[in-house]
Amino acid sequence: MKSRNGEELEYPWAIVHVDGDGFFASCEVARDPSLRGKPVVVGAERGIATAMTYEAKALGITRGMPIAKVRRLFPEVIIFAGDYAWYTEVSRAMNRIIFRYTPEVEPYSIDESFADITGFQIPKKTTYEAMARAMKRDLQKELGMTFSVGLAPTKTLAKVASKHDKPDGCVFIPLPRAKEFLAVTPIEKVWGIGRRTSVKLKEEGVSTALRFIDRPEKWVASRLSKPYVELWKELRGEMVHPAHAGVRGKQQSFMHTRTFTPPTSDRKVLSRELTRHLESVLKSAREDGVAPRLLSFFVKTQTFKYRSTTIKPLHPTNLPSELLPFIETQLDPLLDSGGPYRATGVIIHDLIPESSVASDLFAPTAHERLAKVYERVDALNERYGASVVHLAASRPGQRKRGAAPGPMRNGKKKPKNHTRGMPFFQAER
DNA sequence: TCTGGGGTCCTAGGACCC
DNA sequence: TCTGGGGTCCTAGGACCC
Repeated sequence: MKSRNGEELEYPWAIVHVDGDGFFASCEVARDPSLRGKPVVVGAERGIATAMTYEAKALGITRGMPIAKVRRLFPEVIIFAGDYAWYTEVSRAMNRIIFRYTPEVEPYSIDESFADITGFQIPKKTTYEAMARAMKRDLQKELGMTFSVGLAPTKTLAKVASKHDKPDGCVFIPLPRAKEFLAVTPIEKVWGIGRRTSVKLKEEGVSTALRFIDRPEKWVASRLSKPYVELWKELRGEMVHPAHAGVRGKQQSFMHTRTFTPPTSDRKVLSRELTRHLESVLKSAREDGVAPRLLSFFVKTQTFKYRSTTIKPLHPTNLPSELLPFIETQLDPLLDSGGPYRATGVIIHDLIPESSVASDLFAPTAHERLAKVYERVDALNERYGASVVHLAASRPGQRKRGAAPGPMRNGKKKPKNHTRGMPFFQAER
């Protein structure tokens, strides 16, 4: 029972997944074509390799490898610090190209997008597979890098497709052929099945994606949570998650965190780090026009254990000086394990529009005055570069010129603490 | 894998209410 | 005071993603 053009049964929906190969490294090559064919690695700013060209991969460089090790073992490798503004530009260009084929473009991450081309083969007088091929060709020609493209009836299957022949692949999974592909897809390679769940599934004899979809729905539902049942359906070709175009909903949370070496138990260092994170995360909130109802922060021990706490201020606010006292008072209970600690972080969530905060019933004038102060601070920082002005509590105390900045320091001298009452701002330059 | 940074979504269980 | 049963809201934490 085949429909007239045959394609309806093969692709009840036609979802394309586009994935930039070694994206950050490829962006560097695209900007400087003389790098073509050479091993290029990005990640100098973090100290670990975050992206690499296939020439670098061929040498044996993997994601997460320390940059120092890369330098030592492979002196011929060209290493870059990530230029995320540039990568974002390339990413936008990528989506504009995809948008020529369908308005239903869903950017998933900086280097990946989904596109729903269902139905467009008719007005364009072509086939889905030809459209996917053309999309890939345009992307590569115009952006100067390769892409792995997958076409299938669901997002999850399209991910299987694009991964199947990386790099520079173009793989089609019409529904009748899904089982062939799933038979050779190890369960841990499936999008949404991580280390924990793949171990669990393997214990029950589910080692491939095919074995997974061959289990009854009830079997899955009784062992795993809702997202896995949805995954099961998507792998069977049933659309659960449409590729939705347009504006993604507002961000749900903002986080800022940093690891420092060596680990420390110095309360002053931890407090200063947290203050910086708080400022940075609230700056993002102000840029987005939101204020958090919840503030969490954590310290991470040497053994990667997290100690965290969540605070609910009386009223939501995105002004650092109003939240800083919470961190100061809640930090000590977190440190009872003694440390040392290798990282701290601040997360804000339950974000609400800033406009609904402005009418602060309790202290309208004080809050509004403070909000004005921060407006000026943000403007100054915008004009003169990142964080020229910030809370004094986040300054390294009495740092000597040339001394290791921030957390590297031992923090012998007391940083001045003027955080009680009104904030104390200080210019660094 | 001697392990970076920024996100999303879901669930279990307790508190509280009727 | 003891007894149920059911609903909602909130929070901590798990698992996963790029």
